[in-house]
Amino acid sequence: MISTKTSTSLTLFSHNLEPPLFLIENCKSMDQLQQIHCQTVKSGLIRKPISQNKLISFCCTNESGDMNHALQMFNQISEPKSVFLWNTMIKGYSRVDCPKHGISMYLNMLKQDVKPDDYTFPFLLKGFDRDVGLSCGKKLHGHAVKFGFGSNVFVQNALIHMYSLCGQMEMARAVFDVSCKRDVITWNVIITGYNRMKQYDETNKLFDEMERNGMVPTSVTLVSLLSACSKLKDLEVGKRVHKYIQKCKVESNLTLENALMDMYAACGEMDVAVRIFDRMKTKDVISWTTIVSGFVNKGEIDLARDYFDRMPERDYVSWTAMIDGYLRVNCFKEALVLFREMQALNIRPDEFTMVSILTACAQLGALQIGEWIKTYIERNKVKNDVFVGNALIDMYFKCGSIEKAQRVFNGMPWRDKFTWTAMIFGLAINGHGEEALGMFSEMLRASIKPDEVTYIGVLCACTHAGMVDEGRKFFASMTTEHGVQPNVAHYGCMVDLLGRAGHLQEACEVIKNMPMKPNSIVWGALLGGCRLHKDVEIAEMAAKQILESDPDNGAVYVMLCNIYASCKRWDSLHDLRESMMHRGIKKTPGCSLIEMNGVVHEFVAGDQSHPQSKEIYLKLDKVMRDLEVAGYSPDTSEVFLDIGEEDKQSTLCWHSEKLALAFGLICSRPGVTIRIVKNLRMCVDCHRVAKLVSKLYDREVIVRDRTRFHHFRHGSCSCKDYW
DNA sequence: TTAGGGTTAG
Repeated sequence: MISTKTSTSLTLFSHNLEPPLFLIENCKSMDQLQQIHCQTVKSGLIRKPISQNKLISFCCTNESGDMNHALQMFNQISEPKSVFLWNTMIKGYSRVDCPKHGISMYLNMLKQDVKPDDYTFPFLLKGFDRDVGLSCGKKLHGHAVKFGFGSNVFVQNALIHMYSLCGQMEMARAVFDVSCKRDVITWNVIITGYNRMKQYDETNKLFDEMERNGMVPTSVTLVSLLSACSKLKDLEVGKRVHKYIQKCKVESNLTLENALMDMYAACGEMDVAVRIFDRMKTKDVISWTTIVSGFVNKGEIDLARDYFDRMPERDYVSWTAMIDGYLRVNCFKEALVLFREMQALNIRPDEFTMVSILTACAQLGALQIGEWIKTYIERNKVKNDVFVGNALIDMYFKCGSIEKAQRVFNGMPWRDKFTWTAMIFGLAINGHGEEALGMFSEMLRASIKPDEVTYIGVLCACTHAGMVDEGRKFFASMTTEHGVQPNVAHYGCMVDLLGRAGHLQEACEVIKNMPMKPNSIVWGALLGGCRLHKDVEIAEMAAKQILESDPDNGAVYVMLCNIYASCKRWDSLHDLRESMMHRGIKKTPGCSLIEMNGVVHEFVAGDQSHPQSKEIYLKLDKVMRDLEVAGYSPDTSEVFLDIGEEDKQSTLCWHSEKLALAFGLICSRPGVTIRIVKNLRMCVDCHRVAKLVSKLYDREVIVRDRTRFHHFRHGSCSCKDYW
């Protein structure tokens, strides 16, 4: 019989807990917990295991819990501790992402002769990844079996999860295959494992198998499946999942709606995605970001920005998605502006953001900002993974900083084929062809399989170093030795290689025999060879081929004009100029970028818009006079305007790279390297001027033009005047 | 006396 008194206390203090312990049920913070702790000490309740459990559980599982406090209380318990208490501590360490502490707890527990139970292993294995160590995971797997929990479904699920987090899908699958008491979570765990490893086909296969086994999927299964459809852009299966949800076989929730929307967005079906978005009762930051990145993927930057601006809250993923959007449409300066805004709002960027910003820096040649990002990553302990490493290498090379790129490469603990390809390509365009090929050999020795992009780098290295024989050999061996079929870009490289080296007939043969239709890049490469070797006939043929499919291609007209001018074919030049005027074809304006104190300055030919314009022109005038004293005379061979010699010379003076160069000389201290990025090929006169500047003012000048780098030092250029 | 596993956006 329960007395009246007892039943009153039951209503007052639910669960029959004594007053201080009851308070824990509603405890909100560590401050409150400590007060309750004091009361239990005063009242002597602390000696009861239930009090110890309640207090420690709060510290281990509550959002505001504190593991240090938990450990303090745990250590104060002198009598033998229950497995429950040990499990709670292990769980707490998993919650705060310290699985290593959890392992030490477990080892101490064994030392004190406490046996693990079926709860111990799931808590222990949670959050295990490659960093914690696969070998440790395997040992714990052994323990679980030894203690008799090898066929417990919770333990098995935890093991599958652990192996998949360690990237060991074969091990995960082995556990899955022998599991006899699979439940839907088992299926979900293995499916998400394959998703994590980007093996989306397996995801689909497993889903079919799951249905055949009569297992009813949960919303989590469908989210994973939709995620796979999104990555595979498999609209068909995606729509099937949508129908399945609509038939109410599964109750929808926010995550599922987000995943569905993402699937449609990834498949380019933004109408459907937006319709779902508009009908959603509650939206979170992921819903909004999904729409933003959906428009980003379609290149609809204005719509993406519109949604981005309307977001009620944004996190680092949203900002990165928008920054990425600007990269997609080649608006690199806008990407940097957005990054600065993000910084001003104190939103912490992650490694994805860093890769995006480094890409923008690479494109703009913004070395100072790039360096700043590198320091930021180091200081703020941003995850420095292989993607960040690759982006840093690319940024350094595209800024002409070879040694620093090599230093990043040497310091990388893990390299993938993109790392090697970035090295090969970077060394090649910076004029270190032989080192690039050395890298390629090293890559093969490291058993990394080259792909088609790697071979573009290899052929490019041969081209820039004028290594024709090697190029021919690599081109032949890419199929025979590594099974990489040459595509049109590889043929373009070969034509470029042969053309530059003056083997124009052989280049024509290559084009004649290629298995696919040559595109404008292939013909353009031939045209470039003709410019270098002054071959008017082949040039006219190549130009004709490009203009047939692209009659308004200004670059082709300009190139042909250059060739006529350098061959002194004035009549042909005159006719071509007429035809250009008639068709309204204009030369792409030359544009040069130079970064100064973290700001990217842009100059076009004849630019007077810069705030320091007056000073720049005065400086340029002074430089040209200095150079003349040193023996410079303008090279007007590439100026094809129908004007007098003097006017031709002043036209040359306004070239954007000269303006950038003058600006660089004004704004940087003596001895500092000047780096310029130019959108077109550097002209012969600017090349001559840069060489002399490097000698006369003892300055290293690095110019990246449309296809390669020019490192000017002591009066000569790394391209050996061959570009 | 109490506890367990799986999911979405760049």
